[in-house]
Amino acid sequence: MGKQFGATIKKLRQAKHLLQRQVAGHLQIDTPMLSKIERGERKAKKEQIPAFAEILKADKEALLTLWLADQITELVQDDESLALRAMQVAEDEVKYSIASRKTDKQ
Amino acid sequence: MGKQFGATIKKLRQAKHLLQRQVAGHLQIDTPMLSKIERGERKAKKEQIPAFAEILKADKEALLTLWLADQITELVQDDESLALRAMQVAEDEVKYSIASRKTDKQ
DNA sequence: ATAGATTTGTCATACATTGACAAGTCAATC
DNA sequence: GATTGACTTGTCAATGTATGACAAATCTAT
Repeated sequence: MGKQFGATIKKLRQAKHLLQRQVAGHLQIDTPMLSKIERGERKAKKEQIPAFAEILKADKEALLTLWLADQITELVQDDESLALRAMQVAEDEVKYSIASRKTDKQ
Repeated sequence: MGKQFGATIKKLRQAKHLLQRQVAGHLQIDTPMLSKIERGERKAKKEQIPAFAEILKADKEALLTLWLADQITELVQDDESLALRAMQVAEDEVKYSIASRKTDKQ
């Protein structure tokens, strides 16, 4: 659960026939670290996403979206019964925030 | 943004004519800390939610939902353009996880 | 002006995260 | 079955972030 990001970069890496060593080198981390990120044992830092997108020739925003989704999933994973409602509330908060920014009320 | 929890416990506290000192005492924190939690400057620890629910005679799960929503909102606040999509993805992950638990596939 | 309630600012420390490394497994090749 | 290369596992010090405690400021009402 919440391992979409790691699984995705692993698939992308393999599809491009890149070794962990190559991707890790581009990110300036070692291969054990990348291995852990790919398997969801550690989470990538948000700042590392552009580097992933670059070497994997993937869309930076798509990767960031996946990364955010993983963080959210991890956050709510122990409260499944409340998770969906909490996300609804958060969606409303964000929508309101976007709306009020447009109308200069913030 | 993402201050629903604090605002809510403040309202509940005032509606019940409780002082910060009383609520803080029940939580074993000092009043400056509670003040910060109410204003969203610091976030309450998840483990403190039952104590809040108890002294404020509020529904524990409702408070937890609000608390979770705040965490999610904070998480995505710098990426508003991706936030809604990320929440969608996370919802799907959670729904899938619930479904697969029911069918014993996990 | 005083007292009580709340807020602001600062700081040491506890806590979690990160990166680095050594050592391990696993698969293919010789 | 030994060697090589790719990946994984486990541990640990270092770093970063969050927490709680405190002093002091502000606000509010009398």
